[in-house]
Amino acid sequence: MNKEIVLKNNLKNIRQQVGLSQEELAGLVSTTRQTIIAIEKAQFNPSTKLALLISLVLDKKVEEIFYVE
Amino acid sequence: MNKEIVLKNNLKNIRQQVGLSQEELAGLVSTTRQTIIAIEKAQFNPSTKLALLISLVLDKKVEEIFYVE
DNA sequence: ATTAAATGTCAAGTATTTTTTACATTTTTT
DNA sequence: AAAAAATGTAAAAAATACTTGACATTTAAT
Repeated sequence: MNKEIVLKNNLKNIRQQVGLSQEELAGLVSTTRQTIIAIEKAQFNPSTKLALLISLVLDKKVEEIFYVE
Repeated sequence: MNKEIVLKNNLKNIRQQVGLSQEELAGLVSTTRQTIIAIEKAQFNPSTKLALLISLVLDKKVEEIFYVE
């Protein structure tokens, strides 16, 4: 896939605004804390399913959390 | 990840409404026709980056194309 | 009816995400 | 200050996305 375009996100900010810990969020979307950390930290490109679940839990549009640059 | 929740999509319909072939869409998002076919056919869980690019090209929200059930 | 374009299938290999485990550091609570 | 909770780092294995190539079938165009 296009290597020049990088996926970024505002997950850390939004998660904290909502008042969830990484572990709580991980639990709510049935993934691990590691995966949440990887998304927040690294320029990591999670699956669409995971992005959708996160957006549902945080009550945001996918585009409000994830964007390409 | 949660195996009970499956990612589905309306890509085939939306792509045809917009009037793009699989190959054209693939080119526009810098992927291969195989990947487009896999998304349309199989219950395939593409990356968030790819989902976002597709949604940009088709001028739809990610949620209009992809959803979980 | 023939040709061309679009779609579908298969398989193998590569790249990346996700899980699991374990420990270190920082921040918050008491 | 001590304990508890939250966050960070690392690394290996497992699972899955993505690529490449080649061919079959269906649909649209001439």
